[in-house]
Amino acid sequence: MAQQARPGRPRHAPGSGPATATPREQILDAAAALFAERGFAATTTRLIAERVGIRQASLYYHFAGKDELLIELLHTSVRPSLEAVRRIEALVPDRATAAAALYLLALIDVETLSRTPHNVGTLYLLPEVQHERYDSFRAERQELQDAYSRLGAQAAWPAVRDGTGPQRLGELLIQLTEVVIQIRRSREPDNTDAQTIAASCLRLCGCSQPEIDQARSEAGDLLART
Amino acid sequence: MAQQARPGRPRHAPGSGPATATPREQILDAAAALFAERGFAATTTRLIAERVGIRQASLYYHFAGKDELLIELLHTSVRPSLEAVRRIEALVPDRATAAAALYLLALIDVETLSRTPHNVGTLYLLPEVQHERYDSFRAERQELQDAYSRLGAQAAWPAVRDGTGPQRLGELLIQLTEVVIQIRRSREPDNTDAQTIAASCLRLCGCSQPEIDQARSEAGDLLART
DNA sequence: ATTATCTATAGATCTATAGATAATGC
DNA sequence: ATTATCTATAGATCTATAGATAATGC
Repeated sequence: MAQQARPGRPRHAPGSGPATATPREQILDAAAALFAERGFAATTTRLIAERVGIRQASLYYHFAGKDELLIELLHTSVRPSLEAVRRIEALVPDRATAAAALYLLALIDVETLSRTPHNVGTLYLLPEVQHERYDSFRAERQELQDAYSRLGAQAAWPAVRDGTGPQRLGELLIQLTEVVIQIRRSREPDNTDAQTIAASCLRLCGCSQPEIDQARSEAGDLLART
Repeated sequence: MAQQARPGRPRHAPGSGPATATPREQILDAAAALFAERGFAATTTRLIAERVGIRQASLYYHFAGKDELLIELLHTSVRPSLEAVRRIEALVPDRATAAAALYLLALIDVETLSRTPHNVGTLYLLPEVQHERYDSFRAERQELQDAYSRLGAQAAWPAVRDGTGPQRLGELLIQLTEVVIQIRRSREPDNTDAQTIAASCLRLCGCSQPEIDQARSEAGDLLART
């Protein structure tokens, strides 16, 4: 109910709850919501501060500027999927289980994107992110796309793999999983969405329904082993 | 070489060419490039004017404000695909040719997006477009997505259609074609991209390779009939 | 003493309007 | 007279810095 007894001058508008999160986290959360809703340039530091309940200038005690907020948010939005892909690829060297691995990657990726606060996955769509200032984020995302390429190329029927090409296949697969970002703009993804999207990834690779069913069940085993 | 003899005070920085486009078109083109590159809020009216070669205030002779520029650009970015879908659906009432119709729609949509100046398709990804001010554009895009739903549901194997559901299928298909927007951010789409993406749409519906090959050839016939 | 906030503000924008001006066209 | 531009500017921001202040913690 009352505020934590923490050092520092009190805020002019103290929050009602016990303020569990650190100020940094509160600021990042407010910025995420606003960036996703109105974009980067249209979100003023004043707006972020208001939502947190502090004065505009107080942001600069925690962050050097708006850019730093976006950079940090972008990284938190890919990092979980990137860690998942590393775990999965470590487990799956053989072609036999590539379909299951791709299914699992898509599943985890979609579920991660479904659960991010404020649909933070939208942030990589911001035009500002094309700027070289955000190169390191784009490199991480490229790493994820490359994993889709590799797993896709292994899981795909040869005719599909050769017709589509590994790079394009990776582009298509990551694009497919990111449909959940668009879905969240109009409705809450339910628990069938992730399954459907993961299955669609395999279908795109040319897998038949029985192969997809098998991959889904193998993906469960794989998940247990990570 | 010299400017057209047109009424009005001369520009302070007259273009070099014969200025074939109208001032409105020149402004829209500059705005499209800047909105796609830096986003809406980060693009100032001064920047647009500079690119055109006029003073910032002169924009307001042609447009009431920035909003109006974006609205007009958004409409020109869906309208061609929407017109294509109306022509295609008028031709294709029967289930037999649904796969070919879907292939053709995807093909036309991808090629349209490939050729828009300055990758204007990116504009619908701008966060600002979620605002109700742009409702009428979003309604047009929804119309296009509904067409993907209908054709997808007709073209898909029953197991896929029932497992995925027509709405989600539409979301997935339109998302898949829009991969070309992302591709254009890193490379120039070549003429195999459209074919590959259209084929991927059918694969997503569960079509086999022979069915896809047939749909491609039928799509050529359909196109001739529009 | 340290920490986290606050107030105040400089300097740099940005949008949109008002009114002047330099062409063409009748 | 009409058209398409220009110059000038009001009014409203917005970011980031400087320096003060009100807590806790030793």
